[in-house]
Amino acid sequence: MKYSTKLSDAVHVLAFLALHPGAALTSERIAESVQTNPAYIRQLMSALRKAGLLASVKGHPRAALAREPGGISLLDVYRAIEGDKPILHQDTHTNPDCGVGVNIQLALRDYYDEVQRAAEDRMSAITLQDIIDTYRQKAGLDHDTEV
Amino acid sequence: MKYSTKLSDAVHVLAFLALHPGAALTSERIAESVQTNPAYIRQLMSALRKAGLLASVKGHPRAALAREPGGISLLDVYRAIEGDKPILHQDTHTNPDCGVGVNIQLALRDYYDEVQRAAEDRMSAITLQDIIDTYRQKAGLDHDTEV
DNA sequence: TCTGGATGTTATTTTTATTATAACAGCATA
DNA sequence: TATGCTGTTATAATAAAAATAACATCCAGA
Repeated sequence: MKYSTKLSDAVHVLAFLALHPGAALTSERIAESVQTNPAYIRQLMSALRKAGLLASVKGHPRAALAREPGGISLLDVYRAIEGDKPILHQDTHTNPDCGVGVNIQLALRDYYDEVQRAAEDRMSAITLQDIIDTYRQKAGLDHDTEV
Repeated sequence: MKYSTKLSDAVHVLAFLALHPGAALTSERIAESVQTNPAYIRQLMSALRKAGLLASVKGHPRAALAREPGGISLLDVYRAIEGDKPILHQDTHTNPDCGVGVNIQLALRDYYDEVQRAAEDRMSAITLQDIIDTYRQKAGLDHDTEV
């Protein structure tokens, strides 16, 4: 398959909204920045809305963050976009008649859960505000400069 | 795409070897347990060999761990199999003419690196021995029972 | 009140990473 | 030196994601 870049793109969308408060950003306009198509952007926004991270009005370019950027963690976005998709994947097609295969996969699950938890703990400590702050540094802007 | 199960399958192979010391395990025999084809198993073993985790003799079913199970971490296997493939993927196709898109992705890289490090730290603390021990528990076997 | 630009959603096609499979040269033991 | 298996490469099939298309719906403004 392709690698999923939905998390990155969703953060992109949220940051874009945060950086242009009040602007009438259409899905088309955002799609230009992400270099994709408007329908994909709307799909991402739909998931973000369902997770309570974004508010919008049907038919009008009025999407806005539903919370402060400091109150939206990377884990919130991950959950909104990827649900409970794990970062490591077990092989669920091993031979059921081979006890070794079955139980090795069972054992692996415990350890994969640990890795998942470690990754999620870190993600929960990173907020959209952090990302925006770093963005401003990278872009060479003062903290309060409007884009 | 499909989700990669190579890490799981590689651990499966290593555990299988550890659980059957001295047995003449052909790639065909291992493939039965993983329920896949022998060539795929040999590909995994090739990567493990190049990483110094497994020793084998060409033409003969004599593969064996190159280290004690306690000296092989999940991160070792991940590196052997997936190289430096990250667990989260950036969108590298954003619009280069849009400074926002470019710099958001730059900012994201820093944070994705943090998440990667958290996951890898955890993986480095999990050894094949741990997985085998848990396997034995799951299988309801005493610690020293031969499979 | 009706028109139009945009959204929200679903369905289909295209792309791409992964796994499956095939093929075969080369090795080392019997 | 014949044989069974490995190590490797190349190709096909599978599956997840992104791209795209299509359309009903909303509502602000003319």
